Amino acid sequence: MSVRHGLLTLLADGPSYGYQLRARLEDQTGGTWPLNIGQIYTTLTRLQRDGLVAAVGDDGAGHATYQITDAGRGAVADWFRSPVSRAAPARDELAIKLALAVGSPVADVRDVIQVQRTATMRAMQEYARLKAGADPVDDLSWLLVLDSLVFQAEAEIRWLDHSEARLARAAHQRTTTATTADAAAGTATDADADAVADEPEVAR
Amino acid sequence: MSVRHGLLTLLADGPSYGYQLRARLEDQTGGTWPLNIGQIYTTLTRLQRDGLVAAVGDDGAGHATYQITDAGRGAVADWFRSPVSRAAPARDELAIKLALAVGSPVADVRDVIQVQRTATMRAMQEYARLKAGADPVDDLSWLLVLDSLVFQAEAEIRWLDHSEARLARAAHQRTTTATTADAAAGTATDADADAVADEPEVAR
DNA sequence: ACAGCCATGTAACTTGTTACATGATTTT
DNA sequence: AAAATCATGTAACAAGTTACATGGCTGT
Repeated sequence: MSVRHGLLTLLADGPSYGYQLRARLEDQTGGTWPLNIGQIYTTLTRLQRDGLVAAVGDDGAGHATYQITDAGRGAVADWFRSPVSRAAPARDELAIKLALAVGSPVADVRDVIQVQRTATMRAMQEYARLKAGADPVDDLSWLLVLDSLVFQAEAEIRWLDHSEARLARAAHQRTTTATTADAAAGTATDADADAVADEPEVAR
Repeated sequence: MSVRHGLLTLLADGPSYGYQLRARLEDQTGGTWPLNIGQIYTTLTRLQRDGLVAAVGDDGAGHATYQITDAGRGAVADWFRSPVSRAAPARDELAIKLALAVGSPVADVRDVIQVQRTATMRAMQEYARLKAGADPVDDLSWLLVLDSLVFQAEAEIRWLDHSEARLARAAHQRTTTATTADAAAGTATDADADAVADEPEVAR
């Protein structure tokens, strides 16, 4: 979806051709996602099929240029008008991994957390390095992308810490409730209170 | 990748069949991602082709059961031992959207931010509701997934706020540097200082 | 009898990745 | 002359979605 909408947005600026569109896209997102050129062409073909862009043929310099249609302009407007849906959240491999590690005898959850924390911290250092080398005026949009990565990485670290705490709590609960049967309800509410205290404020 | 590894992890627990694997996966991730059954079967076929699982035929009750192989067990161990790679970060549609909105004449960045903020806040309320209905012992792994969503949503809100600030700063810079030419270097460092103050601490 | 869940698959399609083929133009 | 970059594509594949076909078994 991202590439499709990205191409449309750029074409709303004026006619362009595949190779140039890729360059502009990569430029604005700072090359964080090495964007493969093959997909640009196939996406353009599909956009044409769907009536959102039209081929205007050669531009004289041998470039297969495309032009946005009215329907395409409408699609861009729709895209910007509606939020990115988190209704069906992206399958986050890390979340799945940790969730599965909890119930699995072959994985040590603590280790998984530790390995991930190290990797994410390293990534954050790399982000900081990239940020230092960017110009706050020229590279504005790519800095926004970088910021997004930084905030996501931070959230990941926070979540890893939080998960460790939650797991420790759960382990404690299992051992205590193993002796007293009806204590389950009581410790559960205690855990809830802890959980609330552990979390950042939801209201803003 | 997530489904593939998920199935392998569950099979490391013991032989199982498609429908049951899907149920267990959905159970552990809390149904946040409605997992389609078709893919389970095709993934199992591919895993078998790759020698990571082996079909053990009918289990008597008419279930096409699969068993993990030694190679499969190795793959699971490898997965848990190595971090989830953020080297090639997931194409984040929202980040791309905002980056493109900055340079586009057809989009109003402020509006895009506002629309997204509203949607994300609403999602957070839904997460809170789901969290309230979960049992901290029985639904441990699914609570971890939910936490992940909450932390991500929070990071998103933070990033949106931050982006608004950065955009305002950039707009101010464009207007001031329009008059004095060599002021660019000076305001750039000022902006950097602001940016640092605006961000959460990186060190822990 | 009918609805609904259990269970296994297949087909068509989209998005994305990697790799390759081909040729023109530009730089070293 | 060789290498790099510009430029347009195609092919094969992985992963995921939606929808459909098929049949057994259970509950009302």
